[in-house]
Amino acid sequence: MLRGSARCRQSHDLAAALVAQLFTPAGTGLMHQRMEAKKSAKQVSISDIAEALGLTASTISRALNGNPRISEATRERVIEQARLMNYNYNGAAASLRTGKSQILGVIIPLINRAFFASVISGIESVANAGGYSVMICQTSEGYENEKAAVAALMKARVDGIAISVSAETRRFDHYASIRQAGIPLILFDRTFDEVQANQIVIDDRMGGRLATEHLIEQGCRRILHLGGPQHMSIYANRTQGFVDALLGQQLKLQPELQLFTALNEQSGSEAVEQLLAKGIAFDGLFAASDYAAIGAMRRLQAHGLRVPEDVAVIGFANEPFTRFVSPGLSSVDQHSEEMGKAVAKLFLSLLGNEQDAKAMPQTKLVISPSLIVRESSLR
Amino acid sequence: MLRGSARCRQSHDLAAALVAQLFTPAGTGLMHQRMEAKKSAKQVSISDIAEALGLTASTISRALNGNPRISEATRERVIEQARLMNYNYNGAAASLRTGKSQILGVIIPLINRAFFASVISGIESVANAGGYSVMICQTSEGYENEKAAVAALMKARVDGIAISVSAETRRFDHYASIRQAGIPLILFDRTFDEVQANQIVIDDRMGGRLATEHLIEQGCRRILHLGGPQHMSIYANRTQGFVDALLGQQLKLQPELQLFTALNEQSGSEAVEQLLAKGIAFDGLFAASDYAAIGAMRRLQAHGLRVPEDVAVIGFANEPFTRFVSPGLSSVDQHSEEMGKAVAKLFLSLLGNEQDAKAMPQTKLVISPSLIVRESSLR
DNA sequence: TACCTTTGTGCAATCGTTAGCGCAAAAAAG
DNA sequence: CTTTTTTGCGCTAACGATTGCACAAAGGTA
Repeated sequence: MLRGSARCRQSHDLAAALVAQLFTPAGTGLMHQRMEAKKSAKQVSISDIAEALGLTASTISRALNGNPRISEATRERVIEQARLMNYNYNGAAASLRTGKSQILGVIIPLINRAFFASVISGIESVANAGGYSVMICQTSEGYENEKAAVAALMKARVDGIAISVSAETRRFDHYASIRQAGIPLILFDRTFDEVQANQIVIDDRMGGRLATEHLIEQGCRRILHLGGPQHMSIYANRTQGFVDALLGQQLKLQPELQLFTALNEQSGSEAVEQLLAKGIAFDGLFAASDYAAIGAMRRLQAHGLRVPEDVAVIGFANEPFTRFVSPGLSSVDQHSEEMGKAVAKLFLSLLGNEQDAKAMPQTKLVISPSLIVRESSLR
Repeated sequence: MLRGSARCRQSHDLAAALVAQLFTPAGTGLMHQRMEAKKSAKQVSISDIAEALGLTASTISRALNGNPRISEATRERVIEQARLMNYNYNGAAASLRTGKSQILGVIIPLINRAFFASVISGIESVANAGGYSVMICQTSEGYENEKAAVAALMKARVDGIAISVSAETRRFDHYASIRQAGIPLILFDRTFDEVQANQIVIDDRMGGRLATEHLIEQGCRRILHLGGPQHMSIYANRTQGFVDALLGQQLKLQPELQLFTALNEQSGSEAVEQLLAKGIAFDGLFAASDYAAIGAMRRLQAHGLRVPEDVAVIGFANEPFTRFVSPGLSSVDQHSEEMGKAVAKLFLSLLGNEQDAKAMPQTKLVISPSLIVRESSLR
């Protein structure tokens, strides 16, 4: 924590990666004027504006909030004075008074994953347009972190909370305080039906089916499925879609061709290695994650197998890298940005008609995924 | 939006549409209980706890905050009662009273870019550990959005603001309110020396030099440089590093081998096309962005040129996809997660000793990048 | 016994904004 | 020229937590 040294020479943390320099102020303009306040820079309040204008705080408040009972002349004077005095609205005070913070809380496993980053991007854009700010917490897939995140958001008095459940989370009593406070709760992507909350998900089952049917159309008859932890509905559903497709095409389900792993690059690679070692053949591969798919594909190629000629491969999530690899990796797009927008829109509508919100039944919004065919599965 | 095929129904309708993962954890009971409050679920306050215990609010406050003047016996009673009543700390009230919100504000161009997502991840992890929450605003590279973002964070009364400047931003008076409020301001990655603020950047010039020197070592003598908008210091510095390396190795600077573009995939591709059409030859390529590099590399390959044999290619940023493409794309890693952690640590130290903060000189922390050599440049 | 410390808690003001109610002055209606 | 309505603004009491100051009770010292 940059302890002690004003020169920031703390080599024990970032080691040689950090070089400390002294910043030499240069340039011109507003940013360089000396601050006049000698003590703590106190922010101006509406009372300060009121005093300057010979009015009262309530008038200032109403003027700034567009209350029609304030004359246009007064409103303009107020707005001008506020600008002059560099007034900043104090959200904390308003939040205390009104009980609304104009903040949405979002809890995600990892911000550092393309899918979640896109969802947040979508949430943020719509929320901002609606006058809301967004507070982010990441759980790193940990249950305790998720509990802490809920607490942090409750403390900030957010007006709504969206959660994509951490992989580690199996019980949900930490959501109780959210409901108890009467705050809208939306689960997205990683949801659980046992939690009484609005849900926004993609149709993972459909995605699994589309991907598998596509492989079958390409002539695959022995398709390997790399699935994820089955306690998570997204992975269970993708697997179910795989099963649907096989059965729908009168193909037999081969137990040895279904593997459930952590779905990262390494596990995809290892799964392929394992099967090849056992002499189990397959001519298609559907992985419930692009990372597992790329790991598998690279290992297949390392064994001299051609993709897609010998094995057609398709992943899931349409990660950015899928279009850059060669052969281009087919995948299933989750419309992540759209999902984020849908989350924020649902919030706005829930917050818009609060009276109905209680009466309104829990909503489940299902977004259809899209099949993205690239070279890895096209033959 | 939601691509037409999205459907919205209530959960019971969808029971058939989705696989019901029947999961019966211990905690489900709580979530399903009916809310007792008929009107608005009012949150319990410390006064409520005080009343229940026959104490006063000040005692509750002190007990919960670990004030040593409260007896252990009382403190335990208070904590237990708070748990019983499902008390939630009201950050807004405390913020109003103390002037501190325990929130850090972060403004970035695009959350949806691996680099920024990683930085945020780093900020978030360190900030959380220090008891701070993080509020995110993205500007989408827009100046007006950046102004709005600053206003939103000021309104939320964040305790500090970190900004990576939008590409569109050329003037900085919207930062004045931050300084005026006495809030720590940190610029990271995309900084401008005209702004009087702490800075955390990587040594882009060194990165450019390392990349170029590596190409020279590999035998390249005519190196094409795809640079970015030169008004942004990060791109100007990478270009400067390129120049440094050439001059350092007694190579001549060829004006026709320096192109400045938007640095996306398409512009990389077009740049290569343009040069090949003009018959300008080159045996190495340093792009200031991985996206431009991959676009260029694919176009080279489309023309039958081999990478790295005919043209050695290196990018910048070490985007996740660089290790998945083939040939693996060499790049320059920016230690994005570390940068985020450094930002948060600097905040914590600035907020820790507030009295010094004013006296403390602005600091500039420079993180050294690392050269990541993969197949695209190794021959 | 009288006085001085601790120790543990209460009192009351305060932060900035909001909103119900009140009340003049101006405008409209009679 | 009254009476009613409208318009425009002020007064005041919250919202929930914090904190300097006061103070009683318990214990210690002279």
